[in-house]
Amino acid sequence: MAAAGRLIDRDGWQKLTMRRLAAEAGTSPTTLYHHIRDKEDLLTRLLDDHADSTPRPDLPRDPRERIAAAATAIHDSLATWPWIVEILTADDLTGDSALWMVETIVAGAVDCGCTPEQAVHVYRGIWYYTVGEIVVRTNAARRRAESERPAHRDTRFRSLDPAELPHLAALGERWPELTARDTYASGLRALIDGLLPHHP
Amino acid sequence: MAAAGRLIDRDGWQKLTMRRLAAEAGTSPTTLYHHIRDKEDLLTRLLDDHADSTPRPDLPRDPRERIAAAATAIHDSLATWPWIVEILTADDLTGDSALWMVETIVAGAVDCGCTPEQAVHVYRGIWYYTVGEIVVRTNAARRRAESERPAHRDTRFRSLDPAELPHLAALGERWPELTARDTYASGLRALIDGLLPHHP
DNA sequence: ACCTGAACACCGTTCAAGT
DNA sequence: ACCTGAACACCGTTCAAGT
Repeated sequence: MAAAGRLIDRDGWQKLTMRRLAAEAGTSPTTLYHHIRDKEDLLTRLLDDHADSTPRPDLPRDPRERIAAAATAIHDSLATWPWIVEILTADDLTGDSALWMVETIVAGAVDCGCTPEQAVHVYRGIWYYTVGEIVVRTNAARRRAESERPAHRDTRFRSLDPAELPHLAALGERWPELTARDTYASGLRALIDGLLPHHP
Repeated sequence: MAAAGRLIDRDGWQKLTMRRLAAEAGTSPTTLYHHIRDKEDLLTRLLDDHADSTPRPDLPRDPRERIAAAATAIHDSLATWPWIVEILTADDLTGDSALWMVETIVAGAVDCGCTPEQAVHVYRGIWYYTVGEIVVRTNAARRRAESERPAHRDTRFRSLDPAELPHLAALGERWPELTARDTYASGLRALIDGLLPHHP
């Protein structure tokens, strides 16, 4: 597992192959299959290890704040190892080690007046939002890093038809700047506000 | 492109390789490279084709409803071809053909009293939520289909420590049922409510 | 038990050579 | 212009054979 972590940090997750991992660990590819079932098993274990290694944050007393803190902790943990996105799409997170986040959010929602059913709904909305933010932002970053040509997407907004897409055309060249901003936290706040029962 | 579509629909997106595609199209793999740059180029074009093929829905007059309708249309379009998730993680949507959705949401947000900056923020929140929902739900479905063993995740909730995870333990075996529900629409509504300026 | 070399059945992509 | 066979540099995984 340590060799796999080194390999990913050094060469990127795309370079993590059974053959390279064997070389990094100083053994033969076939030997690996005595310790793991297959490659997906390896990725799942890496994901769980990473989740276990991130400390649980101090949780505020207010339930709304507690929900936000739990979601943010998981989000930030995922964001530090962006290659996890590739595993997220192959295997769900919410391995045992991340269950505290689920518990915290569900509990906070119940404290805010949700039924258990509604609380699960709140958790799911937050989880969708979080996964989506990571997936989209990671891919945007990767594409920016890979392409020498200046993004193709960033330049496209300068040549839009104002008749058909008036607001986008008006935004024009401000688009890259606006979409580069980190809005996870404020979007999360809005989502929580919308999902929880409204203040009396 | 038609051959690629047939191949995916028949054998699944994992089976879409340059060699198989060439066989399906009755030509040689090398010939393909005269018509596309590389495999990512092929996937991008498939994505754009699919987005173009989905009709634009009738849009309600109320701006909030309009935002919800645009997001739902894109969401449903993605949901009909779940393999797109794999491309979404390799390449952003928001190809030209989907820009109408961006325009609709941004315009609706402005009509609700947002500044252009806030309107972009609204769009991004909705996009994150939508991508996340598709990614998570598609993978859950795939895993259910692949594994003969009964999901491992669904059974885990029956043996949780009530001392550490009281709410999850209490939910217990209702978890699979609750998470199987389609809550995209109501979560979207909550997100929009939270993101837009509040009613006076 | 633990490890391995050889092999199987594949990949995406390139490139010189053909029509 | 359009197409191709052969080849390159890889994959994940299996399996009989070794210690």
